[in-house]
Amino acid sequence: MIKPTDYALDDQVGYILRRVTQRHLTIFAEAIPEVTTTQFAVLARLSQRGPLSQNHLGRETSMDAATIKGVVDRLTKLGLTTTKPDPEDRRRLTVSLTDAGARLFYERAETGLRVSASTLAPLNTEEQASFLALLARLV
Amino acid sequence: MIKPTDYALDDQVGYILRRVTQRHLTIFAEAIPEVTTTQFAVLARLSQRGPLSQNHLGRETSMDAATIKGVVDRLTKLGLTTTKPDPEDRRRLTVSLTDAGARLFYERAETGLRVSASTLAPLNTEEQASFLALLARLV
DNA sequence: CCCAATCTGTTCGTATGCAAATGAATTGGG
DNA sequence: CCCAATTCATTTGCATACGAACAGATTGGG
Repeated sequence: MIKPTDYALDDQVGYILRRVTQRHLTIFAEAIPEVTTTQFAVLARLSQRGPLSQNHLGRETSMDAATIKGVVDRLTKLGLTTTKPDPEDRRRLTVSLTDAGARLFYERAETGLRVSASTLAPLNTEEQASFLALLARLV
Repeated sequence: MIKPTDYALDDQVGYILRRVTQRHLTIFAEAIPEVTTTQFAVLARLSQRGPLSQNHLGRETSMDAATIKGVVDRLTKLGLTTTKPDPEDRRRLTVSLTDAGARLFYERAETGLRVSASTLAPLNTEEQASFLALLARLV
Protein backbone atom coordinates (compact mmCIF):
# COMPACT_ATOMS: atom_id res chain seq x y z
CA MET A 1 0.00 0.00 0.00
CA ILE A 2 1.63 3.18 -1.22
CA LYS A 3 0.33 6.58 -0.17
CA PRO A 4 1.05 9.73 -2.18
CA THR A 5 2.96 11.01 0.83
CA ASP A 6 5.47 8.25 0.17
CA TYR A 7 6.39 10.02 -3.06
CA ALA A 8 9.27 12.23 -1.95
CA LEU A 9 9.87 14.58 -4.85
CA ASP A 10 13.31 15.54 -3.60
CA ASP A 11 14.46 11.92 -3.75
CA GLN A 12 13.26 11.16 -7.27
CA VAL A 13 16.07 10.64 -9.75
CA GLY A 14 14.37 12.69 -12.46
CA TYR A 15 13.99 15.71 -10.24
CA ILE A 16 17.60 15.57 -9.05
CA LEU A 17 18.80 15.08 -12.64
CA ARG A 18 16.94 18.22 -13.66
CA ARG A 19 18.52 20.24 -10.85
CA VAL A 20 22.04 18.95 -11.55
CA THR A 21 21.56 19.74 -15.22
CA GLN A 22 20.47 23.27 -14.32
CA ARG A 23 23.62 23.78 -12.29
CA HIS A 24 25.75 22.41 -15.11
CA LEU A 25 24.12 24.69 -17.69
CA THR A 26 24.78 27.69 -15.47
CA ILE A 27 28.46 26.78 -15.13
CA PHE A 28 28.76 26.26 -18.88
CA ALA A 29 27.03 29.53 -19.82
CA GLU A 30 29.33 31.41 -17.47
CA ALA A 31 32.48 29.83 -18.92
CA ILE A 32 31.52 29.69 -22.62
CA PRO A 33 28.98 32.43 -23.32
CA GLU A 34 29.43 32.32 -27.12
CA VAL A 35 27.39 29.12 -27.61
CA THR A 36 25.05 26.79 -25.71
CA THR A 37 25.87 23.27 -24.52
CA THR A 38 24.06 21.66 -27.44
CA GLN A 39 25.72 23.98 -29.93
CA PHE A 40 29.10 23.14 -28.40
CA ALA A 41 28.32 19.44 -28.69
CA VAL A 42 27.73 19.94 -32.41
CA LEU A 43 31.02 21.80 -32.81
CA ALA A 44 32.81 19.02 -30.91
CA ARG A 45 31.28 16.30 -33.04
CA LEU A 46 32.02 18.03 -36.33
CA SER A 47 35.55 18.74 -35.16
CA GLN A 48 36.00 15.07 -34.33
CA ARG A 49 34.22 13.46 -37.28
CA GLY A 50 34.34 16.04 -40.06
CA PRO A 51 31.29 17.01 -42.18
CA LEU A 52 28.13 14.98 -41.60
CA SER A 53 24.60 15.04 -42.98
CA GLN A 54 22.24 17.01 -40.78
CA ASN A 55 20.21 14.04 -39.51
CA HIS A 56 23.35 11.95 -38.99
CA LEU A 57 24.85 14.81 -37.01
CA GLY A 58 21.69 14.86 -34.92
CA ARG A 59 21.98 11.16 -34.13
CA GLU A 60 25.64 11.64 -33.24
CA THR A 61 24.71 14.37 -30.76
CA SER A 62 21.48 12.84 -29.40
CA MET A 63 19.11 15.32 -31.02
CA ASP A 64 16.10 14.47 -33.15
CA ALA A 65 15.69 15.82 -36.67
CA ALA A 66 13.61 18.82 -35.64
CA THR A 67 16.00 19.82 -32.87
CA ILE A 68 19.25 19.46 -34.83
CA LYS A 69 17.77 21.58 -37.59
CA GLY A 70 17.22 24.48 -35.20
CA VAL A 71 20.68 24.10 -33.69
CA VAL A 72 22.38 24.00 -37.10
CA ASP A 73 20.33 27.00 -38.27
CA ARG A 74 21.50 29.03 -35.29
CA LEU A 75 25.14 27.92 -35.63
CA THR A 76 25.02 28.83 -39.31
CA LYS A 77 23.56 32.23 -38.47
CA LEU A 78 26.48 32.67 -36.05
CA GLY A 79 28.89 31.82 -38.89
CA LEU A 80 30.22 28.71 -37.11
CA THR A 81 28.85 26.10 -39.54
CA THR A 82 27.87 25.95 -43.21
CA THR A 83 25.53 23.65 -45.09
CA LYS A 84 25.56 22.46 -48.66
CA PRO A 85 23.45 19.92 -50.55
CA ASP A 86 24.96 16.47 -51.01
CA PRO A 87 25.34 15.72 -54.74
CA GLU A 88 25.39 11.99 -53.97
CA ASP A 89 22.01 12.05 -52.23
CA ARG A 90 19.82 14.99 -52.97
CA ARG A 91 17.84 14.52 -49.75
CA ARG A 92 20.92 15.17 -47.65
CA LEU A 93 22.27 18.44 -46.31
CA THR A 94 25.96 18.26 -45.43
CA VAL A 95 26.95 20.29 -42.37
CA SER A 96 30.56 21.49 -41.95
CA LEU A 97 32.51 23.66 -39.55
CA THR A 98 33.60 27.05 -40.84
CA ASP A 99 37.08 28.32 -40.01
CA ALA A 100 35.50 30.45 -37.30
CA GLY A 101 33.67 27.40 -35.92
CA ALA A 102 36.81 25.28 -35.90
CA ARG A 103 38.78 28.08 -34.29
CA LEU A 104 36.15 28.70 -31.60
CA PHE A 105 36.06 25.02 -30.66
CA TYR A 106 39.85 24.88 -30.65
CA GLU A 107 40.03 27.89 -28.35
CA ARG A 108 37.29 26.68 -25.99
CA ALA A 109 37.90 22.92 -25.78
CA GLU A 110 40.09 23.24 -22.72
CA THR A 111 37.52 25.47 -21.05
CA GLY A 112 34.91 22.82 -21.86
CA LEU A 113 36.93 20.28 -19.91
CA ARG A 114 37.12 22.70 -17.00
CA VAL A 115 33.32 23.09 -17.11
CA SER A 116 32.96 19.32 -16.73
CA ALA A 117 35.45 19.40 -13.88
CA SER A 118 33.54 22.21 -12.15
CA THR A 119 30.29 20.32 -12.43
CA LEU A 120 31.90 17.33 -10.75
CA ALA A 121 33.93 19.38 -8.28
CA PRO A 122 31.81 18.50 -5.21
CA LEU A 123 33.09 14.91 -5.55
CA ASN A 124 36.65 13.73 -5.03
CA THR A 125 38.53 12.03 -7.88
CA GLU A 126 37.50 8.54 -6.92
CA GLU A 127 33.85 9.52 -6.48
CA GLN A 128 33.86 11.29 -9.85
CA ALA A 129 35.01 8.12 -11.57
CA SER A 130 32.36 6.03 -9.81
CA PHE A 131 29.67 8.55 -10.60
CA LEU A 132 30.53 8.82 -14.29
CA ALA A 133 30.67 5.05 -14.65
CA LEU A 134 27.24 4.64 -13.06
CA LEU A 135 25.73 7.59 -14.95
CA ALA A 136 26.91 6.24 -18.29
CA ARG A 137 25.09 2.98 -17.62
CA LEU A 138 21.78 4.85 -17.34
CA VAL A 139 21.84 6.11 -20.92
CA MET B 1 48.88 21.31 -23.65
CA ILE B 2 45.34 20.31 -24.46
CA LYS B 3 44.25 19.65 -28.02
CA PRO B 4 40.61 19.81 -29.10
CA THR B 5 40.84 16.12 -29.89
CA ASP B 6 41.26 15.56 -26.17
CA TYR B 7 37.71 16.78 -25.70
CA ALA B 8 35.73 13.54 -25.85
CA LEU B 9 32.11 14.61 -26.11
CA ASP B 10 30.83 11.18 -25.09
CA ASP B 11 32.70 11.37 -21.79
CA GLN B 12 31.51 14.84 -20.76
CA VAL B 13 29.19 14.82 -17.77
CA GLY B 14 26.81 17.37 -19.31
CA TYR B 15 26.33 15.33 -22.45
CA ILE B 16 25.69 12.12 -20.53
CA LEU B 17 23.31 13.95 -18.19
CA ARG B 18 21.32 15.14 -21.19
CA ARG B 19 21.08 11.63 -22.62
CA VAL B 20 20.06 10.07 -19.29
CA THR B 21 17.45 12.77 -18.84
CA GLN B 22 16.09 12.04 -22.31
CA ARG B 23 15.72 8.37 -21.42
CA HIS B 24 14.03 9.25 -18.15
CA LEU B 25 11.55 11.60 -19.85
CA THR B 26 10.65 8.87 -22.32
CA ILE B 27 9.97 6.39 -19.53
CA PHE B 28 7.88 8.95 -17.67
CA ALA B 29 5.81 9.98 -20.68
CA GLU B 30 5.07 6.32 -21.41
CA ALA B 31 3.94 5.62 -17.83
CA ILE B 32 2.14 8.89 -17.02
CA PRO B 33 0.91 10.43 -20.27
CA GLU B 34 -1.55 12.81 -18.58
CA VAL B 35 1.11 15.30 -17.42
CA THR B 36 4.81 16.09 -17.91
CA THR B 37 7.58 15.57 -15.34
CA THR B 38 7.59 19.22 -14.32
CA GLN B 39 3.81 19.29 -14.04
CA PHE B 40 3.94 16.14 -11.90
CA ALA B 41 6.57 17.78 -9.69
CA VAL B 42 4.17 20.67 -9.09
CA LEU B 43 1.34 18.29 -8.20
CA ALA B 44 3.65 16.43 -5.83
CA ARG B 45 4.78 19.62 -4.10
CA LEU B 46 1.29 21.01 -3.70
CA SER B 47 0.10 17.65 -2.41
CA GLN B 48 2.90 17.65 0.14
CA ARG B 49 2.88 21.32 1.19
CA GLY B 50 -0.62 22.57 0.46
CA PRO B 51 -1.34 25.86 -1.38
CA LEU B 52 1.67 28.06 -2.15
CA SER B 53 2.20 31.37 -3.88
CA GLN B 54 3.19 30.93 -7.53
CA ASN B 55 6.79 32.13 -7.17
CA HIS B 56 7.26 30.17 -3.93
CA LEU B 57 5.95 27.08 -5.69
CA GLY B 58 8.50 27.73 -8.43
CA ARG B 59 11.35 27.88 -5.94
CA GLU B 60 10.09 24.67 -4.30
CA THR B 61 10.16 22.88 -7.65
CA SER B 62 13.34 24.46 -9.07
CA MET B 63 11.64 26.58 -11.73
CA ASP B 64 12.13 30.29 -12.25
CA ALA B 65 9.22 32.72 -12.23
CA ALA B 66 8.69 32.64 -15.99
CA THR B 67 8.75 28.86 -16.15
CA ILE B 68 6.45 28.16 -13.20
CA LYS B 69 3.90 30.58 -14.63
CA GLY B 70 3.66 28.56 -17.84
CA VAL B 71 3.44 25.27 -15.94
CA VAL B 72 0.70 26.56 -13.62
CA ASP B 73 -1.20 28.04 -16.57
CA ARG B 74 -1.21 24.67 -18.31
CA LEU B 75 -2.14 22.75 -15.15
CA THR B 76 -4.99 25.19 -14.57
CA LYS B 77 -6.16 24.76 -18.14
CA LEU B 78 -6.13 20.99 -17.48
CA GLY B 79 -8.29 21.57 -14.39
CA LEU B 80 -5.63 20.18 -12.02
CA THR B 81 -4.82 23.43 -10.18
CA THR B 82 -6.60 26.70 -9.39
CA THR B 83 -5.26 30.14 -8.58
CA LYS B 84 -6.70 32.93 -6.46
CA PRO B 85 -5.32 36.31 -5.32
CA ASP B 86 -3.88 36.42 -1.80
CA PRO B 87 -5.87 38.97 0.26
CA GLU B 88 -2.88 39.32 2.63
CA ASP B 89 -0.48 40.36 -0.14
CA ARG B 90 -2.04 41.63 -3.32
CA ARG B 91 1.07 40.81 -5.35
CA ARG B 92 0.70 37.10 -4.63
CA LEU B 93 -1.22 34.45 -6.54
CA THR B 94 -2.05 31.40 -4.42
CA VAL B 95 -1.91 28.10 -6.31
CA SER B 96 -3.92 25.10 -5.04
CA LEU B 97 -4.68 21.58 -6.21
CA THR B 98 -8.22 20.94 -7.43
CA ASP B 99 -9.96 17.71 -6.47
CA ALA B 100 -9.08 16.36 -9.90
CA GLY B 101 -5.42 17.36 -9.39
CA ALA B 102 -5.28 15.75 -5.95
CA ARG B 103 -6.95 12.61 -7.28
CA LEU B 104 -4.64 12.34 -10.29
CA PHE B 105 -1.55 12.63 -8.10
CA TYR B 106 -3.00 10.11 -5.66
CA GLU B 107 -3.67 7.65 -8.46
CA ARG B 108 -0.27 8.11 -10.16
CA ALA B 109 2.13 8.46 -7.22
CA GLU B 110 2.92 4.77 -7.16
CA THR B 111 3.51 4.78 -10.90
CA GLY B 112 5.84 7.74 -10.38
CA LEU B 113 7.94 5.63 -8.04
CA ARG B 114 8.04 2.87 -10.63
CA VAL B 115 9.25 5.40 -13.21
CA SER B 116 12.16 6.30 -10.95
CA ALA B 117 12.86 2.60 -10.46
CA SER B 118 12.82 1.98 -14.22
CA THR B 119 15.24 4.82 -14.82
CA LEU B 120 17.63 3.29 -12.30
CA ALA B 121 16.97 -0.30 -13.35
CA PRO B 122 20.32 -0.82 -15.15
CA LEU B 123 22.00 -0.58 -11.71
CA ASN B 124 21.68 -3.05 -8.86
CA THR B 125 20.27 -1.91 -5.51
CA GLU B 126 23.63 -1.05 -4.03
CA GLU B 127 24.73 0.86 -7.12
CA GLN B 128 21.46 2.78 -7.19
CA ALA B 129 22.04 3.98 -3.63
CA SER B 130 25.61 5.04 -4.43
CA PHE B 131 24.53 6.79 -7.59
CA LEU B 132 21.71 8.73 -5.94
CA ALA B 133 23.96 9.79 -3.09
CA LEU B 134 26.62 11.08 -5.48
CA LEU B 135 24.09 12.70 -7.82
CA ALA B 136 22.44 14.58 -4.97
CA ARG B 137 25.79 16.12 -4.04
CA LEU B 138 26.05 17.70 -7.50
CA VAL B 139 22.96 19.88 -7.08
C1' DC C 1 6.83 57.34 8.54
C1' DC C 2 8.69 57.30 4.21
C1' DC C 3 11.24 56.03 0.31
C1' DA C 4 14.67 52.99 -1.56
C1' DA C 5 15.24 48.27 -1.96
C1' DT C 6 12.99 44.14 -2.61
C1' DC C 7 9.44 40.96 -3.98
C1' DT C 8 5.74 39.21 -7.10
C1' DG C 9 3.83 38.24 -11.24
C1' DT C 10 3.87 39.11 -16.29
C1' DT C 11 5.66 39.47 -20.90
C1' DC C 12 9.10 39.05 -24.53
C1' DG C 13 12.85 36.88 -26.80
C1' DT C 14 15.73 33.00 -27.45
C1' DA C 15 16.91 28.04 -27.25
C1' DT C 16 16.19 23.31 -26.62
C1' DG C 17 13.21 19.02 -27.17
C1' DC C 18 9.81 15.83 -29.11
C1' DA C 19 5.53 14.11 -31.73
C1' DA C 20 3.35 14.14 -35.92
C1' DA C 21 2.62 15.19 -40.63
C1' DT C 22 4.48 16.17 -45.17
C1' DG C 23 7.05 15.93 -49.62
C1' DA C 24 10.99 14.55 -52.01
C1' DA C 25 14.54 11.18 -52.77
C1' DT C 26 16.49 6.68 -52.31
C1' DT C 27 16.59 1.73 -51.68
C1' DG C 28 15.69 -3.03 -51.27
C1' DG C 29 13.12 -7.21 -51.94
C1' DG C 30 10.16 -9.84 -54.76
C1' DC D 1 13.12 -3.45 -62.38
C1' DC D 2 9.64 -1.50 -59.87
C1' DC D 3 6.97 -0.16 -56.09
C1' DA D 4 6.53 -0.28 -51.13
C1' DA D 5 9.19 0.90 -47.34
C1' DT D 6 12.53 3.80 -45.68
C1' DT D 7 15.23 7.95 -45.19
C1' DC D 8 15.97 12.95 -45.12
C1' DA D 9 14.74 17.46 -44.23
C1' DT D 10 11.14 20.60 -43.02
C1' DT D 11 7.24 22.53 -40.60
C1' DT D 12 3.82 22.98 -36.94
C1' DG D 13 2.39 22.65 -32.29
C1' DC D 14 3.29 22.15 -27.64
C1' DA D 15 6.21 22.24 -23.34
C1' DT D 16 10.07 23.38 -20.68
C1' DA D 17 13.92 26.76 -19.45
C1' DC D 18 16.10 31.23 -18.50
C1' DG D 19 17.53 36.27 -18.99
C1' DA D 20 15.83 40.77 -19.05
C1' DA D 21 12.66 44.31 -18.46
C1' DC D 22 8.50 46.00 -16.41
C1' DA D 23 4.68 47.55 -13.12
C1' DG D 24 2.54 47.18 -8.91
C1' DA D 25 2.82 45.95 -3.98
C1' DT D 26 5.31 45.46 0.23
C1' DT D 27 8.88 46.25 3.61
C1' DG D 28 12.64 47.71 6.33
C1' DG D 29 16.00 50.96 7.90
C1' DG D 30 17.11 55.62 8.75
